[in-house]
Amino acid sequence: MAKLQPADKTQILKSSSIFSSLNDDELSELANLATERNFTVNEFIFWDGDGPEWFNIIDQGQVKVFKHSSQGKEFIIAFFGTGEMLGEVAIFEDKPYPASAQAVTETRIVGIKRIDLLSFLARHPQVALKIINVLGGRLRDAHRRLSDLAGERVEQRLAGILLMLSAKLGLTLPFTRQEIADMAGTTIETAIRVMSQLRQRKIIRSVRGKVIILDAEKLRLLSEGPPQV
Amino acid sequence: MAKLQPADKTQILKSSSIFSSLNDDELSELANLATERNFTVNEFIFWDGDGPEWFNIIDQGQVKVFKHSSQGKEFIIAFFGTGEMLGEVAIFEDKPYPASAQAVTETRIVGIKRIDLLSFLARHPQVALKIINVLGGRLRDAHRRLSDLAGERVEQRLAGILLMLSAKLGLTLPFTRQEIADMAGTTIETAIRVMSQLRQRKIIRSVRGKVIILDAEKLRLLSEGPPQV
DNA sequence: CGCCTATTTGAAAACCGTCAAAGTATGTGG
DNA sequence: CCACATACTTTGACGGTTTTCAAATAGGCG
Repeated sequence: MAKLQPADKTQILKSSSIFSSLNDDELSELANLATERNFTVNEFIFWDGDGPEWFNIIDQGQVKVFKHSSQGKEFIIAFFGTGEMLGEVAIFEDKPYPASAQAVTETRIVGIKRIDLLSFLARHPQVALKIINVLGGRLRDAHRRLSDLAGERVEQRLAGILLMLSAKLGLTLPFTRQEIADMAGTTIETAIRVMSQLRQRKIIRSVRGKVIILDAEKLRLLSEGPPQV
Repeated sequence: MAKLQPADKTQILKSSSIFSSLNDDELSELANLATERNFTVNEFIFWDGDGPEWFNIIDQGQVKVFKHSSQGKEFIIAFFGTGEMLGEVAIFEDKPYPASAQAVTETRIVGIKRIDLLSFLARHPQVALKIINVLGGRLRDAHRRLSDLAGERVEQRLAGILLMLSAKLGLTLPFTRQEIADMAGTTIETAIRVMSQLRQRKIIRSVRGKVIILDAEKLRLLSEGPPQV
């Protein structure tokens, strides 16, 4: 992957909705603070417990953010892609990263040092408001997933996860069964059993490493109401 | 509960850490935008699905924020008390409240209209940064709880909940078994069974409507490691 | 083709939820 | 002050969902 010229960092930042309110001068000021970093497949971007250092915007690639329970079970908090911010919780609290982040594909990231970002935000409240907006959305998601995990069965949780992913990525979801299980908070075997039924009911289609949604409406019914009888 | 004078609203706002960076002039500007509202026990402050209207700071009292799963099971997202903000997710995203909020005790709240707050934040980036900070903390909590719900057993989840509450409120926790169960994502019966064992092991003490932590260290061991054998 | 990883199925057991019933504190009205 | 209503707590038994352990099948890549 070729190195980017400084001018390109401006473009990368501009393409993120967080910085869309900035003019060209402000963008290049920020770009001067930014560092490009590249990661290969499966490389870690940060580890749970690391000290906070970089605020990141993903330029290209996909990143998996996850946590391990005390039992060692992996829980996937989110996948992030182009234009999304990464590692923000640690930065704004000045505490260690609460989760790990790993590149799923070749990934190019633009990083800004904690101090530089904070000082920039203090001078650009529109950007701060945009970040508040994104954080609010992530908090909303997290609360919905909490309620789901606590109150729904695996079938309904899986349906909800597939819908959420579909809203972001379309009808073809590039995830293994293991990854989907780790997002739904279940095991791969249970996830497979449930999804096999969905396949038999023509609700999804199954390809190695992928899930293709055939009938989003039925998925929605499943995720919202109990099958009842 | 007596009505407050306008001057008092300044004091209320000042006591919240979110507005601690403001000087007296700025505080009274904000106080002029603020409306005092009072709620009696069990009164709803907002409902899941309501349109976003108020950004709230709690002056006195305690508020329960919760969501119902499709099965009707209640999940308690958080309890908030004096000085904490409430309803912020809906405000910053301009979407319906994603949960309901109910006064647990007599509660006095200072509310600021969405538009007024946003315009104030655009002129006071320090406050915006503070809010980012609080949102970051809440997101961190939510992610930890997600990972716990997905990967830990009820005993460990309960231990974790009790520790989290204890960090905020001290060793005496004013919650019923039902409320604790609703925070841990389990049923009251299971919560009671687990807590009965904790009581027999002298880790907690039991009073009607309260839980008293006797041995936080053992709780920590429980929450972090599996009992193993 | 052979290896590695992903997917699938089966059987048994653990954990937890559900249903039922009884016991115990708190407050209220007579 | 007692009797009653109400809400919270507790215990038992049962069953269902989900995890765990084990093993087999299948797809992709060198």
